[in-house]
Amino acid sequence: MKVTKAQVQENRQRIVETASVLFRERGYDGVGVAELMAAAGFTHGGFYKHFGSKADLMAEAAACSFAQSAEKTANVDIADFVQHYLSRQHRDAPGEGCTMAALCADAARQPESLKETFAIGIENQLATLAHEDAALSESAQREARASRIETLAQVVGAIVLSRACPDSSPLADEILHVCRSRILNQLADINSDVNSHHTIK
Amino acid sequence: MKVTKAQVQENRQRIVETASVLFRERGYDGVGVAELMAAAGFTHGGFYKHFGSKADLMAEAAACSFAQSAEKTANVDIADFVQHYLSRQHRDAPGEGCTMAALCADAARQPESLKETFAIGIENQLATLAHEDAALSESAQREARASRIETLAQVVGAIVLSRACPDSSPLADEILHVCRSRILNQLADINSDVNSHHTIK
DNA sequence: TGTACATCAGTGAACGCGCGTTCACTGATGTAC
DNA sequence: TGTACATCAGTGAACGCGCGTTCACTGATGTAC
Repeated sequence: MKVTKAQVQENRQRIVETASVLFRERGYDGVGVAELMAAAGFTHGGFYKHFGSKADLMAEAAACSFAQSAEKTANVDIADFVQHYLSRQHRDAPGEGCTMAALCADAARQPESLKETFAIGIENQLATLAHEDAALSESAQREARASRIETLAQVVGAIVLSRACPDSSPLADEILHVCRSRILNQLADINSDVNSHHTIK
Repeated sequence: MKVTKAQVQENRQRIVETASVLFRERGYDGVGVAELMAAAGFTHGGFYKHFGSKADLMAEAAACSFAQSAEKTANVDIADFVQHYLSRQHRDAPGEGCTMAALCADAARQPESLKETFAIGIENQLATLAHEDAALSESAQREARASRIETLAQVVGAIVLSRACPDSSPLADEILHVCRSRILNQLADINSDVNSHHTIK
């Protein structure tokens, strides 16, 4: 049953992508190697021809979904990012959504090596959202970075809290809506501040 | 080996409290019934004399730690709350810390009944932080509630992101510090706005 | 109050089950001639 | 280019292990008289 070199790489990639979705949906402990391989269209025995261990795949899957997010977010206005991030759609589809929102709590209990992958992913996401401020002064860039960190914490927290509520509970929607409108207002304020060179507080 | 009625209640309470700590530290899947009972000073067989299932204990442990948080937060100024919430101390001691930050992502993958417990816990936390605005107008109370939801999302997101980073990574501390100082600034702004009855924008 | 007995919290062995991982085997691919 | 053989991705049975849960048993507590 050997297979083309190209096919091998393709199969491997499919396993990683399948895993990145299932892990986000059900957590690292929530998906077994056998189920994962079946979802990718294989039997479980072949797993160790591609990966040294489940932990290795976890790291690869995380890096994969971080890269996908960065790709999707590139050149997207931060307001549009927030708008989509705090949507019902994103809340209800963690498998295709943000890795941070879905797996940070899981990552916190994993070895430092996986956390390193998450730190790189978070930095990457911050950098991706920074596409607008290439021309700013150094202090303005520091401020812009701080603002992005804050916004990221806000949206991640909002989704995480909303997902912990029952699917149709009013609170789940309230958290999403309240945070979305307030963050968008703040971003608008910042923009007008920048544009008017801080003439008004 | 029978035991006093009072002793039974005390033992049961010890199991719940032990579980609430261990679950926050390692997640619902990260602690087994046997280990949990051993940590509380018992053998695992007695577990089902107290609880119908592990899932039942999960709900009780969550309710217990939500209640503890509410107790600790009662009559605490929201700025002091944020100050402590976003400390290294809290980040590095999830077992004694916020249930939302430690277990919301786990709760999101659990049955609706557990999520209901979380929704109640979140509402409870919001209500506890609301001790200052009893005298406000209805619209001001709505605004105050929105502000608290936003702040809660922010601090939860910040801790969750920080914990996903390697323990000694600069990013872990940066997220904490940036979010802390920015949230405290915003709270100060809100206070001065309220005190001056919105004379300045 | 004292005695005989039922209750039931806690014990520890055992249950089936699914987990991550290993392994002998397969057969098409890739390579050496 | 054609043939013989080594490689190795994928298969599926099997491994030990820890999980949640069950159960027969124990003996001090609580109760009935």
